[in-house]
Amino acid sequence: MNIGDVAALSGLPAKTIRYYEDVGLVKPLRSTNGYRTFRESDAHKLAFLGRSRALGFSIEDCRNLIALYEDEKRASAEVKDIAEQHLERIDDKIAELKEMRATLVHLVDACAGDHRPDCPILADLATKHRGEEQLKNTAL
Amino acid sequence: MNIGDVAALSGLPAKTIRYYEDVGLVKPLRSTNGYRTFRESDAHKLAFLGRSRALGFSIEDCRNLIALYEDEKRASAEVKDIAEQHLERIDDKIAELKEMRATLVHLVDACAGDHRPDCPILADLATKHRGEEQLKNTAL
DNA sequence: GCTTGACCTTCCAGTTGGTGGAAGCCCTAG
DNA sequence: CTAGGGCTTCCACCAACTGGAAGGTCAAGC
Repeated sequence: MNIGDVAALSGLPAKTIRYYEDVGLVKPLRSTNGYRTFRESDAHKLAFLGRSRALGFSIEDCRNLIALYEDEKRASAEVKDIAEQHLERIDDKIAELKEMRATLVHLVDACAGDHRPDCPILADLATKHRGEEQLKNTAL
Repeated sequence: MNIGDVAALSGLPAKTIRYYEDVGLVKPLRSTNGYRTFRESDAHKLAFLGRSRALGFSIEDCRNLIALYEDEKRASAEVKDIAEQHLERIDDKIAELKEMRATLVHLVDACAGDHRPDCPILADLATKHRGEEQLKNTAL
């Protein structure tokens, strides 16, 4: 299979697949004309990568997940560990975004949004909130 | 004021402040020894930037927000517009993360996390989910 | 008067995960 | 034999910094 074929199969852009080879996630063969040649196992791995990335795993996580996937003697605890750490990062990110959201909703609601210059949003941004602490204490 | 002083005042690292100068967000003066000299208004602007960035506004948004802030004849509608667009981006991001989270929680729950190699997480990642559509259809 | 250390300067490189584009082979169909 | 599409490499760029090296400046202490 050429790169276009695996791209179609995996749903990943050819550029991305080349990038994955660059960072060592796939190691396709080369045919005599210099073209990459992908085996079934490579196509499979790329699908795995696509799915893992869609779930937000980092490239490093993907590297580890693939290593575990290929290790018959893995302990599922190792996989679960990676997933749980990722879950924690996601939860942190969601919490952070919700904090921002709460503040923004509050400000947007307070702003008339008309032709006049008076704006509670700008007023808030211009206000000293000591350190960055105020954000951490914002109610969700 | 030297850069260290505004850094302490604004809570921003000196490196970040230099970067903000690079991208034209602040324009401190220079004293004869080459040191940046920040006026009160610069310190104020940096605090504004710190707060805006903490709320997740992009550098480009910040540029526009500061321009509006300094424009006495602004319409608050313009500010509100920027904030609402940002809010929308945040909502999209939260929705995306929640989708990932739901899938991950499901998978983590299903995984024994012991010494055995059997792992529903890997099994899922290795499964073909046609296109990338499956994720968009995942229940929140 | 000299050294030490804190502060300041610039510039270059790296981060994450790709994406865009240019220049140039390769291959097949008409 | 030429046109097209697919493939190759390499280089640059995105956001928003961050780290580090090499070196200038300044105030205090001995």
